[in-house]
Parts: sequence; structure tokens; C-alpha cells
Amino acid sequence: MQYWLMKSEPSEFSIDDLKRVKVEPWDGVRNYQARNMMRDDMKKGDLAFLYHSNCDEIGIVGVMTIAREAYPDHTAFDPDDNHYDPKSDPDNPRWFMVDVRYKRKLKRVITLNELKQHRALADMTLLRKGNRLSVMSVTRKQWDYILELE
DNA sequence: GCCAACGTTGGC
DNA sequence: GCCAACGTTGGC
Repeated sequence: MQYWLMKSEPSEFSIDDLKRVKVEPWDGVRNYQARNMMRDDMKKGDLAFLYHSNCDEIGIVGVMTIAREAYPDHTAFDPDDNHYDPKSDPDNPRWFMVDVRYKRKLKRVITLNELKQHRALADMTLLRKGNRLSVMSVTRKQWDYILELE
């Protein structure tokens, strides 16, 4: 079992949106490192934090499970889609997505600011300077530690 | 709205 | 294969 953190701008897709729809295809990832993790390492049943970025209350807001392992991200084939990539060929897809399922909302937002205060979390990818990955792994230790803060 | 950090692109 | 230019991310 592996642990993950996935970013989303709540104005695009929030924890409340996920709660409503229950299951969501995590489309639109257009970064190779993030893609590789989704395609190669994410397994059904893995757990992931949902993180709200670029908003008033930045931080971890909920827990989701990986409901379906990687399959081609068809939005890359759609010229009308924001994430259209003409170089992704349906016969040889470049981008992949997983499905995530709502598990629960945290009792409170664990903010980025708060995460930064904890020595134990200093190694988190999320907290590394300049990190821009929208999908990243979280160690079991970090996962448990963060949930203890809730 | 600003801007640092980073990834990607494309000319050479 | 290098690297400058550019676009994007995302915190502040």
C-alpha cells in the first residue's frame, strides 16, 4: 500500500466536488514525473491526500482512495479541451489518469503553513523549495504523522 | 498581481 | 547536446 498527495485548485475541483461525485477521473496531468507515478506506481486501494492549492486556505483537506489504476487520459485527444495535447496519439497515448474515490473530509484543513512548522515533515516533497509536482508520494511515516495533527 | 522556480521547446 | 526563451505553477 502506498500513500500519495494530489493537488487541485478548489476553484477547478475541490473536496466538496469530490464528495458530491464520489468518483472522479484525475485528468489533465501534463507533467511526465507525475504521469509516471500515476501510470507505474499507483495501485488500486492506495490512499491519497487531496491538497488545495492556489486558494485562500492552502493545505490538505481530505482523504481519497485510488479507485482505478492508470488508463489513457482521453482529454488529451480533444481539441476543445483545456488540456488538449496534439502530440498524444490515441494509438500511443502520452498521458494517463487514475480514478480517485472520496473517502472523507478532514475535520479541519491542515494548512501548508502548519505542515512547515513540523521538523518531522521537512523531507516531504511538498515542502521542498520550488516543488511543482501535482502528484507526489508520501511516506507511511509522514502520512501517519499528518493524520495525528488532525 | 508579482515573481521565483521549474519544465519544455526549438534553434543552432 | 546545449541553452535561451518561454510558459506554467503556485505561494505570497
